[in-house]
Amino acid sequence: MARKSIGAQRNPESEKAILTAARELLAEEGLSGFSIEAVARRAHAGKPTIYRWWPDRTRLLLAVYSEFKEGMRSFDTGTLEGDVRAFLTNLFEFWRESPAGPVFKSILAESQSDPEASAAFAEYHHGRAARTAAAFARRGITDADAKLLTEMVVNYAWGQLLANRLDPGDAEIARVAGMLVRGVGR
Amino acid sequence: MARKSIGAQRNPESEKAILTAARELLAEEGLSGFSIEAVARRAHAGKPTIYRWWPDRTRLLLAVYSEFKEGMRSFDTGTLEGDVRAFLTNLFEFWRESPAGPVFKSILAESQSDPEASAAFAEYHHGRAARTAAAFARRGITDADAKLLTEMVVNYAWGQLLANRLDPGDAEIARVAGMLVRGVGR
Amino acid sequence: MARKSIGAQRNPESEKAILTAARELLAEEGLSGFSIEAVARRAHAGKPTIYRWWPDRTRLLLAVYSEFKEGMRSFDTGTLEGDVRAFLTNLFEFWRESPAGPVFKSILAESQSDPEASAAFAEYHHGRAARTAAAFARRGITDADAKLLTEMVVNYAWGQLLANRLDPGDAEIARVAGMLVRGVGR
Amino acid sequence: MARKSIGAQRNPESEKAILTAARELLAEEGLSGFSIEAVARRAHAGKPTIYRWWPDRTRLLLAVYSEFKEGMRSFDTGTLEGDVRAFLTNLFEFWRESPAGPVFKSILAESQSDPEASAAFAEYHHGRAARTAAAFARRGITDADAKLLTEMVVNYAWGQLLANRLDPGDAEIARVAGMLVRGVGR
DNA sequence: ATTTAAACGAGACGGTACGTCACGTCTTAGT
DNA sequence: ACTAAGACGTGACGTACCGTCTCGTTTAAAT
Repeated sequence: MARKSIGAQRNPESEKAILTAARELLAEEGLSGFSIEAVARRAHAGKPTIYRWWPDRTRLLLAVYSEFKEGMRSFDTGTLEGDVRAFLTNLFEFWRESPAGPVFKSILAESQSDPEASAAFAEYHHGRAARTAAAFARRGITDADAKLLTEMVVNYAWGQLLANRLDPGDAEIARVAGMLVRGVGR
Repeated sequence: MARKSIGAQRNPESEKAILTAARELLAEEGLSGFSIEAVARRAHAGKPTIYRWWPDRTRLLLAVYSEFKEGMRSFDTGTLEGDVRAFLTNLFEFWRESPAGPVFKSILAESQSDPEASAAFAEYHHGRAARTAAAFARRGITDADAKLLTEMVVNYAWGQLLANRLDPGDAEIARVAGMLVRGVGR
Repeated sequence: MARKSIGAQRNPESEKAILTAARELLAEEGLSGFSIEAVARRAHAGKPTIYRWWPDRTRLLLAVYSEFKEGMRSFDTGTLEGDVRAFLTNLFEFWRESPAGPVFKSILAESQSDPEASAAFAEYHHGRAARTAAAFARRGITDADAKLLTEMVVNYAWGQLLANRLDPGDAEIARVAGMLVRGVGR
Repeated sequence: MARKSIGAQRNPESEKAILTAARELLAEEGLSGFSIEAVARRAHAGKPTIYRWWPDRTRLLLAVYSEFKEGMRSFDTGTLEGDVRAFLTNLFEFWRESPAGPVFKSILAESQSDPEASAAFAEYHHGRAARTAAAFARRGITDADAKLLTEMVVNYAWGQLLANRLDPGDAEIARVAGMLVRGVGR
């Protein structure tokens, strides 16, 4: 039995079914199995319903990723170095143990051919980075230093993600955190 | 005028024309403008000629990518921080001013859906990183520090590439280099 | 300007444009100029639209052919010989002066490689022959004789079509009709 | 072991291998399985060897077809009706029990797109018809009647071939022969 | 006896068409 | 207004053959 309209308003069941189908497709078949047609088929949704809410394939990808947003634990270890370590540990664990890793990589790949995806991704990235930088700034470094530190930490994490090295070990993380925090001054 | 067969053997002119067309397309229009059809049109080649030698779009991409292997200048400024700055400056310039940047990004994107592309990319990346680390090690840091430094520098550069920020300015580069070198000790 | 979808239903304009383009191509360039690509180009239609409704080139050919089903005038001259003459005269004129001749020949050619085309053609042929036989039977011959007469008349006509002799002249037609009618008895 | 050149002259083994491969392909797979590539593969011949001796696919088809020229038995039953029956019986048997039927149909199909095939076919057809008419004329009918009779007989046979009804039965053949002979006078 | 000439197999070449897939847009019919 | 459904034009995918071309080999005929 098909889902029907519930009147002049967005049907949350449809949204949920679409996002679920999208997430499962990415997890099961990777980026190449992820197409609007396939999502529509699996979610028993009409293509226009998808396009109405997500302007293109990339935005749907971003939406799937955002669902994981809240999957990450926050951190407050008391020291800057501890925070950096916690951030990295959490992030790698998150990428390893949820479908978030593949999804994130897919977004990155998509961004290379789609300027809008690139912009959307940049915007999302910017927001997250700002929050991370704010967290680091609590430890008494300048905003500029916090931003730079964030950039280095995040770029390091991306590099590991893209190279499929999501389990660097605590020692490696500690070395990286130590190096960056030392570099940022004091 | 038209390229013809030179017998029962691969015609190097065709190969060259196809690789050139592929490289130019990537540089001019990015990954989304890169299709076998478009390459065939620009190279004045038949599609079967391309498929005869490169089994699919990804492999042609990898072939283009291999052509850039030795495109970067070396550096020797006398100090570690100077070397890091030179490395970054050279790399950003190389990415900005040759078709290498777009091609690299395309490979990276493609790697996310194609395991073979991923492996080829990882191998290439590993080799380049080793050479860079060796250059940094000349400045009197341990090999482990040189490797870590390289990783951070390279990941920073990749992050900028992926974010389309290939012209960070000397000041930014100096800040990054300073921070990383300070972090590495001394 | 361009034809668009009219919803989840077949667009009759597209169907018409495709059939028209197909018919014209056959008339202008013959069977060798008739390809799905060429039809799509001329009809300003997408290939998938054609394949959605006609599973292959042969079936599109058959569809064009069916359009001529009712193109022939009937006849009632009062005598059997007159009817045979009228049938042949009409048929040759129809084949000469409409695109039906080339289309019919194309179907026939296609039937030699495609069993489905062959079956469809046989069915069509059978129906037409039955109606022609019924017309002849009005002149007081047995049904068996009417069928045989029809078969001979039609095969003669096909032979002339295949041999590109569509204008045999009234005298030749009279000779053929006379011979066949005499043969059928009385 | 491959066939080699035997010097600056046509290698009859190659010619034979090519014609055999072509005939077998037509018999086994019909016109749609008949391609220069397939013939070359089966005959272990190079494509240029084929194109050297037969300018195109159609001419190779015609060459295969000519091989059957003399495959038919002659007839002399003593009566005109007997001769017509014998002609038809022989012809249907020939078409049924040799690869000639499929080959003839293929030629016919090809003739619809290739004017040269059409001309060659017409010429062959004309010659055979003349000989058949001469045989009929021995029974004391005028040349004009013999030609007309031949035309009707042959067109009937072609009709049966094209409709895949190559085994009409003796009774049907007798009816046809009787009708035509009666029509021709006497 | 050596050279020349042409046929041979092989297979690459630039093309055209095939039939399939997904894109993003559009309209319908129903809730 | 929003839904599922599905048609539309576009254009790339990877494959099959087309007819042409050149390669390197082989061998008979002409020197």
